Amino acid sequence: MDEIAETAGVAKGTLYYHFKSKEDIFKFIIDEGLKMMEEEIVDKTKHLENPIEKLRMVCKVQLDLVIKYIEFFKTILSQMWGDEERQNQLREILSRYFNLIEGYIQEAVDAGLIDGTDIKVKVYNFFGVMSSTVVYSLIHKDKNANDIIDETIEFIMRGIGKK
Amino acid sequence: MDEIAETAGVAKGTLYYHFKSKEDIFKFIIDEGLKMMEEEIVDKTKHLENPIEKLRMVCKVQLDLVIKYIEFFKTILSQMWGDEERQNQLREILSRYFNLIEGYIQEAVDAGLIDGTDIKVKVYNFFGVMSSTVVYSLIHKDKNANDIIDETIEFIMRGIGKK
Amino acid sequence: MDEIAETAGVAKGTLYYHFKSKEDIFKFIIDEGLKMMEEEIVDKTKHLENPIEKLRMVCKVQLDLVIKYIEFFKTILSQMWGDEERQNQLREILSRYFNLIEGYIQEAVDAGLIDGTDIKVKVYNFFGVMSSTVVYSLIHKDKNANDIIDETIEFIMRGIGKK
Amino acid sequence: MDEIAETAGVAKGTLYYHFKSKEDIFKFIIDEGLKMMEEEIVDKTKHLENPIEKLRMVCKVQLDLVIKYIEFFKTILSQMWGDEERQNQLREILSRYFNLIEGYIQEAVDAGLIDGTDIKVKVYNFFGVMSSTVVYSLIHKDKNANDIIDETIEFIMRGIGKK
DNA sequence: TATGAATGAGGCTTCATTCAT
DNA sequence: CATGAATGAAGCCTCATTCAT
Repeated sequence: MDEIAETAGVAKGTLYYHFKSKEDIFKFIIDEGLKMMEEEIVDKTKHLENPIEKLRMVCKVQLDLVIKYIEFFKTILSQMWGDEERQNQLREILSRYFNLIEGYIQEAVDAGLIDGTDIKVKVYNFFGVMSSTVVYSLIHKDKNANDIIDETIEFIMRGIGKK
Repeated sequence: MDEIAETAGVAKGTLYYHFKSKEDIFKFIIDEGLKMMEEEIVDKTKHLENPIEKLRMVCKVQLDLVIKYIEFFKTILSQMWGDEERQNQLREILSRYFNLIEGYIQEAVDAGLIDGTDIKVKVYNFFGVMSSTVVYSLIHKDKNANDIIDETIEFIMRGIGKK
Repeated sequence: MDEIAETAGVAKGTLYYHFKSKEDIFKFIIDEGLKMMEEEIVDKTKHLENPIEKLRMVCKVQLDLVIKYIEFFKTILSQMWGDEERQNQLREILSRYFNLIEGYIQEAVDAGLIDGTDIKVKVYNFFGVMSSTVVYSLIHKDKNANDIIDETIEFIMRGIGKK
Repeated sequence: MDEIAETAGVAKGTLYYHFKSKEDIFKFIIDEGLKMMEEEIVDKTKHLENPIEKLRMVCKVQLDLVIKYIEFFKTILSQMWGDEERQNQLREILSRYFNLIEGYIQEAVDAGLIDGTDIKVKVYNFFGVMSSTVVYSLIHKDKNANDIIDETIEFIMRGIGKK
């Protein structure tokens, strides 16, 4: 809280005036962050017709966001795995995001463009591959993570089962 | 440390007789755990000839291990993302594992069975998909994570670029 | 820290709000204490002209301070001898004090009133004799340490080499 | 105790076979150390007749010992000032040493060679000056403490009040 | 609305001592 | 006589939270 207060340029007590607790701040940030990401994805794909092109754009936008807001993703990825209240809430918020992605995949399935088995599993796999770019940039701090975006998009598109 | 000591059934001081610090315990567990996993992977694939079959077996064994030792993986996945010494060390240990996987992919590439571009990226993608099963079982606590293993293996095999 | 907090009548955490660490508290006290002592010495001697009289007054004031703040001196004397950071810092602070004393001796030397060899050594010897009053009062807890001040002053004045 | 055991080349438990406690070891070392020093002083002065020469030799031997066994003296000097049992015992042992020194001074007083007032105080002052060489060598780690022995001897002899 | 001093539970570590072998 | 694993009290420090102003 000291650090947050200093970064925000307010006194620590002020934080407790606006938020109930540290958890509350956490939830607010995750919520807003994910909302923005979803809007960006929707916005950048709505002009496209072809479901495959849409899916590819989803990957592209999402991976660009990961690279751009990598600290945000590190936070999410470090907090996803536990069983505390905050962590359960985080996964609930993420579920909303998973539904968004599922919609794009479903669209392509309905158009007969990709294989329709286990769509839900594909969503998780998609999320996993996307996260792997964070691992990459953490281990290869000297390299530019942008360089692996295209290859990662292809991995996802192939994996998802484009016919 | 209180918790570890109680679980281990010894006094807190005893832990410090055997380990230098909490970090030391952490490193020991990660190190040993990963070593066992690597051995299992090597052991279960050595009787196979076909690189693709080998790769598929790597996926199978690895995913079975993830489901079996899911708490271990949650720990790894929660500790991978920070910049503390312990977390840097964890990533270093993981790099050893990544090299193992890379070897299997390289073998298949050398045999002309999969596309050879950006092998290293594929390793990270592989790791990401594998991790996604942990997310799945965290969100769908009622479902059996074994059910998604086969589909996840196929996602990886397709993603990796089998010709 | 428990003891300090209780003596100060605040919670332990409060100490850490005002000081960075226990060492920090230690340094603050030594620093302030020595500063006050130096001011007292300067103040009580500034009206004197004769360098010998000044030196004798320095001895007098200093020894009175030792008796008055004997717990403070016990702390200094117990912490002077080691090689930990805190102890090195203490000696650095003490060096400032040694310079002050050296100035008074130098003045007397310049006036041709005392022998000028090895002034720096004399400063340490001065400090040593001064400290010996603490030893005395520790061993003779029944006696009044004030009784030995005059004789100790003479020991120092003779030792310093008054002509 | 770990450190002592390792330095001694025995197991920690072994120390407790030979000594009752850490305090016990401390007392043993101080006791033996001081005994040896006293023997050395007696031994090196017994061939001298002149009490002043004897006293000067006492200073010389003592200061040489201080430089030679400076770690031993640092220990004594760091432990002299408190009120724990161990520290009270240390001062009792030191008193024996003070009596030895007092004897030499008394001898010179009886011979009419030095002023006879407050002999006991002079013993403490002597001890203080002697200790100051430890301070010197702690602050001037680059310099050779032997260089200040002669000047320090003279300080003591003058201070003691040689006629 | 905002502040920042104060709090105290909880966390990691050290270390003299014990005891079964 | 010797060992070394085990102990637990005590020590320093962090940090989310509270509250009087």
